[in-house]
Amino acid sequence: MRVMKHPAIQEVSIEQVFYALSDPVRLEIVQKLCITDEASCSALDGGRPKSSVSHHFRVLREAGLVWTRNEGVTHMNMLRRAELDERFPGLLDVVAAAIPNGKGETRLGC
Amino acid sequence: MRVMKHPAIQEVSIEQVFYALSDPVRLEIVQKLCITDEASCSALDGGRPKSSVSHHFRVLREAGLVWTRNEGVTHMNMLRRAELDERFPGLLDVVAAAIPNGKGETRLGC
DNA sequence: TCGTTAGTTCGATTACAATAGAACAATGGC
DNA sequence: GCCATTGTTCTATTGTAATCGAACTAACGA
Repeated sequence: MRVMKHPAIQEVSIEQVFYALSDPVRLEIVQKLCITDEASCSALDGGRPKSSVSHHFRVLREAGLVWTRNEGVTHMNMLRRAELDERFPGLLDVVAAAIPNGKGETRLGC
Repeated sequence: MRVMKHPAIQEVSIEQVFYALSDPVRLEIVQKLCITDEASCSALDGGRPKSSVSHHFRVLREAGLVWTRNEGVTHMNMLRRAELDERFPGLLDVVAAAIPNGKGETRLGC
């Protein structure tokens, strides 16, 4: 639990990112992080089992989308926004614009 | 072979689109279509078996990414660019910007 | 009408991914 | 030190998707 693997943003492929975002659970997590900026795993689990949620966070981390840091016993997650905006400009805007039923149309929301 | 199913663009979900783009073969096809505007299936098969390529085109069609029309015995494929730009603004720009080793950085390339 | 071409559909195989329970690990509080 | 909390890792199951050969279909030309 000590060290968390986070790939360098240049090592991340766009296929990987698309794949990570193609799962409804993970897309929901990312979209929530677009709004909340930072959140614990349990705050984003949507009532799902811990092991499933942990799996999805791993995929998101390995795709370079999410950064996780230890804060005591909880893990705080945030989007790697600046890096992603530089590596894949506009991508997070697309994700944010697709947030259902919220103010998704505001490009600056993410 | 007569009628081709193409979903209305509003019925397409962003998850579906991300999923379609997460496969290397399909991403390559879409990126080629970003440049060539229109092409037959065989021109984009990359030497793969016909059945595999046909499968991938079906996924792309059902995700709303590609429009296929019959032209004699061949099928011509093109991106549904205008519709996609309206439904998911910026998405095709991200895809085009990720074109390897070409002039991918030009936002207007797609 | 017969063959050719281009692509689809079918069927089987194989590989990978989602799910979730159980055991484990790390931190913090008592 | 002991226990609760939070999340990870392990393992198994299940479902879904990629691949490809083979049969099929539609359009075209000789």
